[in-house]
Amino acid sequence: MQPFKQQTLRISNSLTGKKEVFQPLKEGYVGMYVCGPTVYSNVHLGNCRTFMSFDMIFRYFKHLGYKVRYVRNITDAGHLENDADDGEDKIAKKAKLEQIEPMEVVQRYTVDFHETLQKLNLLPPSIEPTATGHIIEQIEIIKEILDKGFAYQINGSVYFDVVHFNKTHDYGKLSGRKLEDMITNTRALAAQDEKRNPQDFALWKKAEPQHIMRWPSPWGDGFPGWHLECTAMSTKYLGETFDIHGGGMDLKFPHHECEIAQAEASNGNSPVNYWLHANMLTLNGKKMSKSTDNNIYPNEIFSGENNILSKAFQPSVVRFFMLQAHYTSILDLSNDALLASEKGYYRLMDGVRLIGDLPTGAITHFDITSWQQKCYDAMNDDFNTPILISHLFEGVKHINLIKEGREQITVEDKVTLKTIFSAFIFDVLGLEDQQGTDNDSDTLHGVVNLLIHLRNQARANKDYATSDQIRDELMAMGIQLKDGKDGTTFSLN
RNA sequence: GGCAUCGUGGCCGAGUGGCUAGGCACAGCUCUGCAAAAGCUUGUACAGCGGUUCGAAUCCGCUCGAUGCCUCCA
Repeated sequence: MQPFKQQTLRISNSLTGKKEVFQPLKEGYVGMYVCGPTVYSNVHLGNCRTFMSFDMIFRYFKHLGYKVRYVRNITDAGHLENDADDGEDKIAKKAKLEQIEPMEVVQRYTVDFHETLQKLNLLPPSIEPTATGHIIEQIEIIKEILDKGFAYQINGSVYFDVVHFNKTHDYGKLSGRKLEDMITNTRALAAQDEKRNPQDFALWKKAEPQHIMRWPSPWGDGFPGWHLECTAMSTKYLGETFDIHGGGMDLKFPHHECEIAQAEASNGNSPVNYWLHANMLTLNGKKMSKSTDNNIYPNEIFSGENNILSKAFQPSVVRFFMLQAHYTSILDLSNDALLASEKGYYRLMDGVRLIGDLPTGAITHFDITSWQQKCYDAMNDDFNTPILISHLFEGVKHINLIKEGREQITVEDKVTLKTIFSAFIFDVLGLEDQQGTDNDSDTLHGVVNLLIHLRNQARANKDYATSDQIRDELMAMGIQLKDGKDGTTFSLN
């Protein structure tokens, strides 16, 4: 099945600043690269939002029937803390602090990264390459850039010559900056004597004797510049030009700008057709960041062990909360917002669970085909998950009406409804029904159903003291009874 | 200082020239032994000021405020 032939997908391209119809280089195939994390500490929730946004995009492409090669790297080579010569790389710094090998740091936090993303139900990418595994490829690109005259070598380091590059190319086209402005407005930074211009960036840095992560190169022992690894790995696995490059908004400049420059300088091709940027997650109105203290770790949300939120929230609730905002908008995390999302999430999941037991009738009271297309239209409009979710709630409303016997649905439409719900909620949005998934849920269901039976007997005998006691005490345990036309059901909150 | 983004009803959050998502909260009603759940109904909100237009939350200008990038960051 190739639904993409029926759907016209439009996506926001940061390079042009416009929404454009998505045209892959090769029909039916999508190549997508997303800048992954630097693994020097636990992944924080802001990181997760970005990767979740692209996970949702990955999932939608797959749902549309595309064959997607999704590459997301792991940055495991340490990069400089700052531009000064005494700058330390983050991984080495952490290694020194914890008295372990840099690669132990990398391993530990790579595992944490994978575990956390798995809890949030992110699919693994097709390829997850590491920077240290592609040193040779990076060196080859530096050679090409040097050959083309867009870089210069000095004291065992190699720098990209931005000013020279800008004479024949457009440095700043992605971020909307002009080199002249940058030159005029450069802040005074210490110790940049090696570079011809402050705008130049490192392709290769000479390793000082105390620097642990180092590799041999034609220019001596050193390590690659930060921007280079993405160019090397995206080119290797997706080609010199590929469909989509994604990442957080904060990488737009300079990181992605430099990637464009490196690719154009080395092979002459503009590397990416569609640049996608996911916006920031803020906490208390400020950007979440590892380098400041303004952050919360996913596990602290799942466990409730934090002093920001009033209770613990399931990963799926967090995911749902994030998907209720558009990926290009700034989203602010707060306790109230999370509580509101949690309730909505449960309502949605209750609706999904009800579909199977819905009675069927002679007609369907709503136009399921046009409703389905509305769901697609939402996603086709730059992956508008908030709108999709609003349509899903429309669906839930109909489900509840059918359940109460106020509307009807035909047998065929019921099957369609279930298929659409399942496709969008579980496949595209990647939500999980995390209620009642315990191993003992069969036992639990039996017990609760017994209590429901006893309560209804008490009610029939007008023994309301007993019936209310059963109801209220179950409620206190997080089991909510729901009296409907055809008997009582329950849900676990 | 430069560049960029944003400011939507009690809260969160879509929309982006006329037909004004959705969730949560609140109120009324239906249902109920009472509730809860579910359904129905109600909210004319778009920072401020000026302009363009038959018509603007949506376009333009200014002001104010917030945030991001300009240095490692998703």
